[in-house]
Amino acid sequence: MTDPGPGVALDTVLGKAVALLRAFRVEDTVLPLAELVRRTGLPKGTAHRVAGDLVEHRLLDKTPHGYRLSGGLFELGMRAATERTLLELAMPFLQDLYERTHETVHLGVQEGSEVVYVAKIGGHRQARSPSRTGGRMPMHCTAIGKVLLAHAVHEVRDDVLGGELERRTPHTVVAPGLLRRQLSRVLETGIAHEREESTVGLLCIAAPVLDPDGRTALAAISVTGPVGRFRPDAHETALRAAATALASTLARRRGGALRTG
Amino acid sequence: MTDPGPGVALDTVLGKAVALLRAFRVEDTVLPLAELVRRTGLPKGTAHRVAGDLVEHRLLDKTPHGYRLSGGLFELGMRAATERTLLELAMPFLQDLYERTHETVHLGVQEGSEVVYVAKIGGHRQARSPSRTGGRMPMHCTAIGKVLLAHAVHEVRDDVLGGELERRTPHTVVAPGLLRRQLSRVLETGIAHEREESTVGLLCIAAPVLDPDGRTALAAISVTGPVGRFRPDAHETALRAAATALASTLARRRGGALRTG
DNA sequence: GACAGCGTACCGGTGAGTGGAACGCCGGCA
DNA sequence: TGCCGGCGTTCCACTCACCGGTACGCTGTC
Repeated sequence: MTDPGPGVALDTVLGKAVALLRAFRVEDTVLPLAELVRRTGLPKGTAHRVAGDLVEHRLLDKTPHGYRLSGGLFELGMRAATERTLLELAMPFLQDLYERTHETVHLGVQEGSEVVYVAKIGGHRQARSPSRTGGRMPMHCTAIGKVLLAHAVHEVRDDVLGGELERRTPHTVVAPGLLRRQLSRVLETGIAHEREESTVGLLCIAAPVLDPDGRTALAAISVTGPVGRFRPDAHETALRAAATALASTLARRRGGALRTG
Repeated sequence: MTDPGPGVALDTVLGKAVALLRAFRVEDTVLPLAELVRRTGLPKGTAHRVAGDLVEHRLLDKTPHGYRLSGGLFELGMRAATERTLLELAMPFLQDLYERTHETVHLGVQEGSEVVYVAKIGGHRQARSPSRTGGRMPMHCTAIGKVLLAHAVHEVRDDVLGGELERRTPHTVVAPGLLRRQLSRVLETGIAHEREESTVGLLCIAAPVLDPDGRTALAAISVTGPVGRFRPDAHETALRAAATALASTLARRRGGALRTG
């Protein structure tokens, strides 16, 4: 069901088109036709034609070296109501937080059993982190993920805790019991920690942006920095302030739908 | 040619799908099926089915009140190489600029004969501006637009200057001659001004992010603030610094393609 | 100079997609 | 209460858009 598998129904035109678009990973810039064929499994001729159609519709750009996701797609993506509303309302708070900490600040939401980063802001001295705006990360090894997981519905929590907890670094928590205990503490303290669990050399703390009901988390905010200079405790207050302030702003502007429910 | 018209070839499945997605304007959050039918001109049954397919492919969300652009589209859009690379490399400079000015900061690129905003960052006190990340604005009445227009190829410049210069406010420059003179000054000074030309009550200055060749502008950065407290001259230095610093960063990391050329 | 990998183009068969029509549901209005 | 317009949904037989195997020309590389 939730398993997207490698290919999503290639028997329909739309499926092929989406497969071509999704063939692009976050780190890709330009993919030649042959690579698209390899990744999607589409027949060469078909891929060629559909890609051409996508170019006409401004979803792909054609370059001498292959295809590239087009700016039209960027525009379209920025119209996604949930993410854009969240982003616009959150930006001032993220700015404040960045100014106070001068460390990388993230805003993330839960999507399925993973985290999607809606915003990432940082300066020149930012720690080298693998996260990207619009990118995904597992929940069990990131501070934002733990916060969201702690507040998630039982179904998702059990799903993640029951599934494989991928070891990303020597410090990744892969024991379900330990992780469950950490999640309990997150609910008590309102703060989640990550200590080199997704990337060696990186520390992170996160706080939830709670729904007015106080149980479900609409999003989470985090501050990340490198081992050595980064003192998590020093930023807790600012982080909490940002998260709760954003929460009450969201509660006020409850006009736009921020969740499917 | 560059006129997309209202509908883009509804005779193909892909065309219909794209039409449905593009039916969403920046300010829309949820659109009922009937509204989609109205905007696209598709037969009701068809719209229903295609929208359903789009939901399956995670490009649309279905809510009790209608359809909404899905988070999957946000993720996809953020993979658009040009915009994302630019955004990631620019963010630290935009942060610096914001910290120094505490006014709204924009990053924009030229797309056709319009401006597309790739980033917009601001704090709580930000001026109420109509711009949105991922949104479009005309070139003739915005500071970023004027900068890009001044450096654009003759074709585009003549196209814009020859076309209708929409009057957005009483201050909008709608005389081609005057505008052309302003553009010349932009080339001389390296700074473009906007004085309530797109929105009453708003001032803005912008500077180009130049290609190493020094002629074409890859993007533009601007600082915006409200009439009254906003002193354009006070921010010129910081703005120039940000723009040139970003330019040399881009020149260095010339790996990824930032233009079709 | 043979070859492998790529992008491109062609084209007849066919089944996925089409869209008109009809249904049931609601909420507004008289 | 009963009518009516607008909406979302479902159905189905026709047909034309799409499919993908095949073939071509181009480029680098052994």
